[in-house]
Amino acid sequence: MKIEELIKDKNIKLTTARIKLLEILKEADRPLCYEEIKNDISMDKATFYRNISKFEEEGILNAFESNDKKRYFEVKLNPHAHFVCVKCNSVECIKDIDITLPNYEINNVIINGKCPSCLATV
Amino acid sequence: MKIEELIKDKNIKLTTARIKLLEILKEADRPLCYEEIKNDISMDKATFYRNISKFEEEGILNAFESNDKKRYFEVKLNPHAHFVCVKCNSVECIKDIDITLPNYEINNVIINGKCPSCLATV
DNA sequence: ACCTAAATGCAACTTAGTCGCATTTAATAA
DNA sequence: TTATTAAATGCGACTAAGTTGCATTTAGGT
Repeated sequence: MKIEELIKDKNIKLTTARIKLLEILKEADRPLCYEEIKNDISMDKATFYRNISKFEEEGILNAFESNDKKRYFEVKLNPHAHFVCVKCNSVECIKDIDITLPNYEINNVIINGKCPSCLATV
Repeated sequence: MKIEELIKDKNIKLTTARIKLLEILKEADRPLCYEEIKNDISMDKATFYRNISKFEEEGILNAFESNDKKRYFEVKLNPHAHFVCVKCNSVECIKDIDITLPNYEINNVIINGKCPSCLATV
């Protein structure tokens, strides 16, 4: 899947900043927050957030808050749930959960709780 | 269920500020954020957040972020999932969803997507 | 009534995220 | 290839959430 295809048919211009941002998010194996991305991009903070909003509007990515009060972003390629540990704040992708809600459109499922390793070390 | 029982056996002092805060959260039929609570309390912002953190540590309440970048708080009485609409940012309690994850402890489930009324008005 | 650790208020601070505006750039038409 | 223009960007100023240090107050036990 190439970056161009993510953008295709969307009402969006393919700028170098956007390509870079989508590349970083696509390569990552987990959701990333601004803090984790900012050193790898040269675009301004305002541009970053404006692009994130644009991508959300266009349905290219999902965003959600972790327990560390930071917003995490992930390209919508293979939809899956996320587990956020309230103790160590780790974010984990959970593939094998299936939720349906009649009359609702589900974008993303976030499960808060304690991860196995935090449960083990009490 | 009285406020005193929520606090009982926790390592917490029963101050007037805490009673007021727990009363407000207990009476609400949905999670509330600081903005929605601040006018009804006289305690300082710092005290508010310190108490919220304390309650979270003691397992008295759940906190999660909505799509409006604000943190929402709810007393843990009858655990249930929450639906957050990415379009109108409404937060809704969802009772009839049951999720289990072996080896994980689940505190709260947040489902992001579009609610029926936003889906209807396209 | 006294004591002490915990809780509070205040003020200063950090950082995520937003907004207005001037400048630049991608995409389209000539 | 160049000209055009709306969209995108950078910059700076701003808002608001949430945090921290410290002096003062208060809950709860003796």
